[in-house]
Amino acid sequence: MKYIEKLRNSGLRPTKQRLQICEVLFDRDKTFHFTINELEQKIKKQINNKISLATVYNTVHAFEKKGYLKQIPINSNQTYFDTNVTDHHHFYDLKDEKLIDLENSDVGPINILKKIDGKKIKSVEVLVKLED
Amino acid sequence: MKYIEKLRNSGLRPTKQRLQICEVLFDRDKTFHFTINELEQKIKKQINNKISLATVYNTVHAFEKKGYLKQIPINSNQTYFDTNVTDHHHFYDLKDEKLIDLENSDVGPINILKKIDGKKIKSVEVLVKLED
DNA sequence: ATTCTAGTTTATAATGATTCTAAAAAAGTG
DNA sequence: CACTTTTTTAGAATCATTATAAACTAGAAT
Ligand SMILES: [Mn+2]
Ligand SMILES: [Mn+2]
Ligand SMILES: [Zn+2]
Ligand SMILES: [Zn+2]
Repeated sequence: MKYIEKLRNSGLRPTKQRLQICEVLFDRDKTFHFTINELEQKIKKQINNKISLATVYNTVHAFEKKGYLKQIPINSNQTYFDTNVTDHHHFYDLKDEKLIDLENSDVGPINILKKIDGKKIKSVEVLVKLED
Repeated sequence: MKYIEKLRNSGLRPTKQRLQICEVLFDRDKTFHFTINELEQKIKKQINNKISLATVYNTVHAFEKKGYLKQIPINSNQTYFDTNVTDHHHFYDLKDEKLIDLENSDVGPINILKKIDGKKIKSVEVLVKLED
């Protein structure tokens, strides 16, 4: 299995549950955005094995901490995650409540002119809200 | 009272509670960012009158709908609001969990090159995360 | 293989921000 | 005042997320 090494290298034991979640998250052509509930549904459909909700939460947070997922800053009643961990931005369709990737080339360079003493920039993210 | 007209013009009855919340929110030199709980505390300190939490929620949402407040897209367990309703951006200090305004002039023009059929851009917001 | 230990999974409970409910109070109108 | 509509309120309900603590498992040691 190709994810065993990845997990071991991160100090995470390659358990059956984690490997199955890896498959659901990373064995695909395109990256995607998801909430925990959407992921739970996807797991149910794709895997012949029940994974408890607590484990889904634990795993997503562990993967986020290791940099395999990122959280998208958005106001929603549920937290959105992204399997695309490159620097990029988002459209947020207010009606459909769906996220769409905006690559850096779709936005152009963003230069932050203001500086805050003793702090450094960790990330710069653009959220473009869409309406009809 | 200077907020009576403002409320009437929005189709909101100028109740004692709403006027008091207006004072707390808008009778100041600088705009600010807040969560509902922070606002509740501020109200307690500033006003000699209890306002129920439900009313604080109702009022904040009513003001948001009327464009007197805006919600800041950020991942936190509590929703952040802003009394600065002009187009602007934010630093988010991850350690202090505090927001700092970034004026448009601090960021420069942002040109979104990608278009989505049938959708138009409602807002473009930049979130710059800060670490030590 | 057997034992040991730290790490993991799990069902379930707890938490807490937000929303809902429905009755009482207040605002606006004539 | 009498009447209607809106608003406030305490408390309950909701629901995403986190905590708990017991059972299980992976990896390592014996
Ligand atoms: Mn989280
Ligand atoms: Mn809201
Ligand atoms: Zn994305
Ligand atoms: Zn602001």
